[in-house]
Amino acid sequence: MSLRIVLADDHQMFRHALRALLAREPAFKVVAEAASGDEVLAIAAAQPVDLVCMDIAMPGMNGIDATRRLLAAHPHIGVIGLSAFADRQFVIDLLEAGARGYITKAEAGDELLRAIHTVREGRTYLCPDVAATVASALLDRGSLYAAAPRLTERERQVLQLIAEGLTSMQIGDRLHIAASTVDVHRRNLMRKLDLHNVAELARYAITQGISPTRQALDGGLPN
Amino acid sequence: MSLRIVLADDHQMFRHALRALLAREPAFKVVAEAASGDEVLAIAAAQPVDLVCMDIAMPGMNGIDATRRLLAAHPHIGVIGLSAFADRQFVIDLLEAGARGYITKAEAGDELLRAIHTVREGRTYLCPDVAATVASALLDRGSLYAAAPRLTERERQVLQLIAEGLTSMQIGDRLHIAASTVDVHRRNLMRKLDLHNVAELARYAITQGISPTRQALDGGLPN
DNA sequence: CGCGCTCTACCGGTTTCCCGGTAGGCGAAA
DNA sequence: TTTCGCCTACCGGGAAACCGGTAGAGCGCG
Repeated sequence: MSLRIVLADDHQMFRHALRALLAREPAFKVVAEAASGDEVLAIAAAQPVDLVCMDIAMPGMNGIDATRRLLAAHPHIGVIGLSAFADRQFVIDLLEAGARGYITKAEAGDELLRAIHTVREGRTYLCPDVAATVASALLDRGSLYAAAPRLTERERQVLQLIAEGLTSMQIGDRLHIAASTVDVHRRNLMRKLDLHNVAELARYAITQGISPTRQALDGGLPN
Repeated sequence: MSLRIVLADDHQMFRHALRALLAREPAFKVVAEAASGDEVLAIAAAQPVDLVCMDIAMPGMNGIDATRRLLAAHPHIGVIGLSAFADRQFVIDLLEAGARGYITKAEAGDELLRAIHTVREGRTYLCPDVAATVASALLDRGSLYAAAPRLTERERQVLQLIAEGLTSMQIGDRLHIAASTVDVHRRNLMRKLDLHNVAELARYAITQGISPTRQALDGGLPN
């Protein structure tokens, strides 16, 4: 029985290329592709899935929130995080969300195949960069500067949408909450992160890898 | 005779995946991979190359400068730009540099195969998004070259400081000009770039490399 | 059961942004 | 020399951000 895999990344070309890469392993079958976290959830609700290769930075619902929700509904699914960077906080957040693998895109393609095999066997796979990050996080535990401020799921969602240039009202519409509530989240974000305007929040979101660097095409987004 | 292709992208995984994708076409042979513009030039100097799939955003020498230098030394090589964005400035710069194709990563993998076939035949291939961008540039000012929203030195300075989270007044103090003048620069930036708030400006500045955010991987630095 | 945290929501006030103008100085190019 | 682009500077108004509160509902935990 082949492993039913879902590829989640906002770049269709990357998905297609990954699909070609995974096709080398007859035991792997890519059954669906998703361009956002919402699509991942919809796919998992509609068909059986064994494993998801999940990009962290996606427009709409990001990979961390998607992982948390996905595993809440389907605990048996294996999740492998895929990101351009190995930022400590988001590695930790993703692992806490229940992912069992994390690879950076700087790694070789074979690394992904190895990770899938490992996760399929029920074990956890981290690429070297990420392993170093996790190790240093463990060593730092209890140190003075230890914890970078942890963000709640809601705060991360709001942060991402702020970084995409949406106003509080637009974010409220998107998340189905009042603009005033978005305002509170934004203020809490700024307090936690010691940042004081949306430009700094946008920078933070991008450098932390929670926001895709730039999704918008020249003509503008349909949102 | 198969087409000798070089893949240039800073993500090894993407290169490997693309390689798998291109392997479907027996007429294509990926003869080398590069992680930066410098590597592309070194490869082209060492072995015969017919076509380069060139990512725009690469550390060190970017894809646009690499294209310009590559074609100066090897005018016969076909270059296809590959980018996550369809920003007008990117497209125009790359085409001016001599590239004969441009695709965004949001496109399907087949799009890349089509582009390679087209460029191989000596023609130019632009994916729909990019074609629309070029068309709008033509419609806007009647001239491709005139349409480029080139930023002035002052505008670049202001953009960078906006992206760093400074207010107009703070920027004015820093540059020794009135806040109202900074305001004008900000509005001109937004008009030129078709962006409408500081968050989007920050994103743009970061992706353009104007704002220094490209921190190295988190190798365990006590942040 | 309180306790703490999160998410929700609103109030009021100040600052900054955002968008539309106008306009003068200045240097380079036509 | 006239025109053009750039930098400078201001006015006015509406929108959004920013900062300080208060407060109820839900939930997990000791």
